[in-house]
Amino acid sequence: MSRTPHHPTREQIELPMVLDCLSDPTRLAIVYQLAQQERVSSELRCGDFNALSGKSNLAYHFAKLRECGLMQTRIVGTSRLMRLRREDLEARFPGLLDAVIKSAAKDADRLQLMSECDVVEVD
Amino acid sequence: MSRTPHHPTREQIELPMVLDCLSDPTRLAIVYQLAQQERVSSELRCGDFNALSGKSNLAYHFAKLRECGLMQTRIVGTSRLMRLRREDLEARFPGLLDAVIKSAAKDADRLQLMSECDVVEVD
DNA sequence: TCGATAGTTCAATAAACATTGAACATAGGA
DNA sequence: TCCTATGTTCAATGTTTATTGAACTATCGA
Repeated sequence: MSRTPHHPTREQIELPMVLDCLSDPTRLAIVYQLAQQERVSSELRCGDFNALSGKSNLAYHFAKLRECGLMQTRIVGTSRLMRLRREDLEARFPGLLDAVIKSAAKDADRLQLMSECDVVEVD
Repeated sequence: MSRTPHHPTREQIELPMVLDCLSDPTRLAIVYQLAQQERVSSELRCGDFNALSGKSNLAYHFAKLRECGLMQTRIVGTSRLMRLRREDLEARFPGLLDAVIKSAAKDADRLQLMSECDVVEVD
């Protein structure tokens, strides 16, 4: 297990990879939830997404989201804290992330996004 | 060959399908070129994209773009005229298409988009 | 030091995808 | 009516993808 997962630099973020990442319902739900959380803490743990799929499948999607530059992972103890790379994405593709998140919000009932109460805040 | 290709209604357009369609470099180039063309005529023929790939492969991508609701095809003689479903997309996912096209324009050198002069206008 | 917790990695599987060429369908012009 | 131009459809191929469970690694607390 590498100490720090690999992340692309801002300039290495590619549009087709980002769109492909966002096109998967599970990953879109992850990104959406991270965006919702931004108002509160901007970071979530892997376990906060357990309602979406099994652990190993989530790890697969987390890796994809990291590799395409959508999110960043920080290791803290036995947990990994993840956040959206908002600034980098906004610099590379202005308005794109917001447009996707707003579109997802509009279709929240169609997409199997987690409900707000599925995310339990740790005190 | 069916007389009129199938197109989804506005409400049937789904976000993951649209993002998946746009994540393919060939399809992104098609959409980009259609967007560029909008200033002039808003419609292009299949043959105008021959520089991107072979005919049968293009037909495959055209079908995907139609099925996800990104573009509309109109049969005229032996040609098919295609245009972006801008209004429908704007109604379903406000700002999304523009954000993608602007992002593609920013990365025009990385993405193998066709140069303007590859598209030959018919008098 | 032992056990529990949090995630990742690996191998296997089935499904979806992009690409190719050949065959086909349709319409227009000589 | 035949030939050509324009695209689509079909079958075959190899690649990528998502998903699963089992094995593994690392950290924390008792």
